[in-house]
Amino acid sequence: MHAMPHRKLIARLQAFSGLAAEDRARLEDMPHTLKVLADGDYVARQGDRPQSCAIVVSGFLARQRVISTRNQISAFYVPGDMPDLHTLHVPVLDHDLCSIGPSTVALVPHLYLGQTLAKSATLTAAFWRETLIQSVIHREWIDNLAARQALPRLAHLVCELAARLDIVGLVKDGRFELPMSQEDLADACGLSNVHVNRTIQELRRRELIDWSGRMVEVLQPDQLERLAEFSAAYLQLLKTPVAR
Amino acid sequence: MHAMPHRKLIARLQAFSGLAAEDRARLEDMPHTLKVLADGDYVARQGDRPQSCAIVVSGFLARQRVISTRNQISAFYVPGDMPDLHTLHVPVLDHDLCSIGPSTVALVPHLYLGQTLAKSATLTAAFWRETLIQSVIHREWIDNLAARQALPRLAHLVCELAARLDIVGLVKDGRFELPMSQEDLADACGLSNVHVNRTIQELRRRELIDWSGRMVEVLQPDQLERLAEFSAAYLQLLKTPVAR
DNA sequence: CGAGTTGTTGAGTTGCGTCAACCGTTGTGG
DNA sequence: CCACAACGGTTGACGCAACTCAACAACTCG
Repeated sequence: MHAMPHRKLIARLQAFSGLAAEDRARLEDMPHTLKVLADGDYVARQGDRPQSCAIVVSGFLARQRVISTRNQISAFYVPGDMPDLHTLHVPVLDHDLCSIGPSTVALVPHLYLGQTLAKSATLTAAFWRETLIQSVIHREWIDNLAARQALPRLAHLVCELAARLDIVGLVKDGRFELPMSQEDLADACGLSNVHVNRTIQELRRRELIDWSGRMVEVLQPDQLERLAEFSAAYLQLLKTPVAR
Repeated sequence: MHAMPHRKLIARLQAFSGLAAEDRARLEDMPHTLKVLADGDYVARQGDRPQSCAIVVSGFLARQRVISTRNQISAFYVPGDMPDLHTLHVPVLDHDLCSIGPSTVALVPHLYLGQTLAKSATLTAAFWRETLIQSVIHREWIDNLAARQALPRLAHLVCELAARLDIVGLVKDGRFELPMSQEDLADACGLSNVHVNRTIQELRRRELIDWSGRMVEVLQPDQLERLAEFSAAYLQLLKTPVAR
C-alpha cells in the first residue's frame, strides 16, 4: 500500500532544503510503524510525552484543545507534515492531536530521529526549517483570526489548505478533498457553526468555490485570493540555504 | 552600559537547555553591534533579508504587518528574545519588526551564528528550542484570539507578558513596565482601541490590575489567571533535554 | 429502518465596532 | 515661558457582524 510512507515529506524537504543523496537515503531508511486512524482517533493527547514523531501519510489531523467551552483547533496537518516534530525538544504535548476523517501516520522513534540528525547538520537544518514553516503558518492564523471578518477569514483558510495540498500533489484541476465538518471549521476560525454555514453559502453564491460533501473546487482562484488577501509566498519562503 | 548585552538570553538558555561551559563561552564571545531604537523605529522591514539576528537587550519589539486596513501585531518580544532568529533558515522577513517605546538590540551576524551552531549540537538544539518557544506562544495567541472574548483575552495577554518578563527578572512585586499604547494592544488582540479601553477599565474596576501610565501591577494574580484560563506551564515546557 | 450525525434556516440578542467629541499630558518652537 | 499641536486615553450614541436558541432537513451507518 505505502511502499514509502514518508515520500511526500522527503519530496518537500528535497525541494525546499536541497538534501544530499546520503541524507535522502537516511530518511528513506527511517524505521517506522504505520498507524491507521479513524475519524476522531487521537495520535496523542495533551500532556503526553510521545517517544516518537508522527508523519502524516494520508488524511488530515487537527491540533486541538478545550478553551473555556469551545473545542479550539489551532492547526491542521496534511500529508507530509510532522505535527509533533517539536516534541523532540519540547517533551510534553500541549494539545490533542486528532484525526479528521480517516488517516494514516508513520511513527518514527525519537531515539532514531535524534541519532540521525546528530549525524547530519543539513538534515538538522531541514527539520528545523520544517518547524519554522509551522511558525509561519501559525502567524498567518493569528493575522487571519485577529484582522479579518468571517468571509475573508474562511476564504483565507481555504486558500492556505489548497496551497499546502498543492505542494504535496493533492490538488487536481483546482479540486481537493477536505474531510472536516463545518463544526471543525468553526472551531478553527473562531466562529459559530451556524455562521460558518452561512459564510460558506456566501462563498458559493459568489461562485468562488464549489463545496459539497468532502470535495472542494476553487472556481475563481484569483478572486478568492483577492478576497482573502492571500499570497502563497509565505509557504515558499524556505528555498535559500542557511548561511555558513 | 551593557557589559554583556545578551545576558538575559544566555541565562534563559542556561536554565531551560543546560549549556556546557564552552557553549556559554561561545555565546558570551559572540561579536555583535548594539543598536538603540526610538519608539516606532524598525529593526527590519517586511521583505528584508537580514544578515544578522537581533537579541532584545532592553525594551519591547512588536512583529507587525498591515492586514486589510488594520496594523496587525502578531507577537511582542521582550528582553532576551530573538525576534528574527528564524531568518537564519528563512531568509525573507514576512513582517515588520518595530520598537514599542525606546529599546536596545544586539545584532549578531548570521555568518558568525551559523558557524557557532555548526560547532555545537547542544547549542543548535538550544536555539532550535528557542524558535519552538515562539511557536508555543503563537499557538496560545491563536487560542486566545479565536476562543476568548475581550475581557479574558486581554487578561491572558497581561498574564503572558507578566510571566515572560518574570523569567528574565523584570517583574518586581507584581509590578512591571508595559510601554505599548492601548492602540497597540488593540492591534495585538484583534479589538478596537475603544473596546480595549473599556475592557481595561473593567479589569481595573474588578481590582485585578492597576494600570496607569506605563506601569502595570497585578493585584490579584490568581483571580486574573482564572479569568484568563492562564497557566504559565506552557512557557516552562522546555526543561528536558533532547533524546540522543 | 431508526438513530445519530451534519447541514440549513429563521428569529431574536449581544459583544464589539464605528464615529465623534472631549480631556489630559507631553513636547516643541516661537 | 507660554501657546499650541500632537498624541493617548476616555466617554456616549448608534449600528452591525456574529452568537444563541431552536427547529428541521439531509445524509450516514449500524
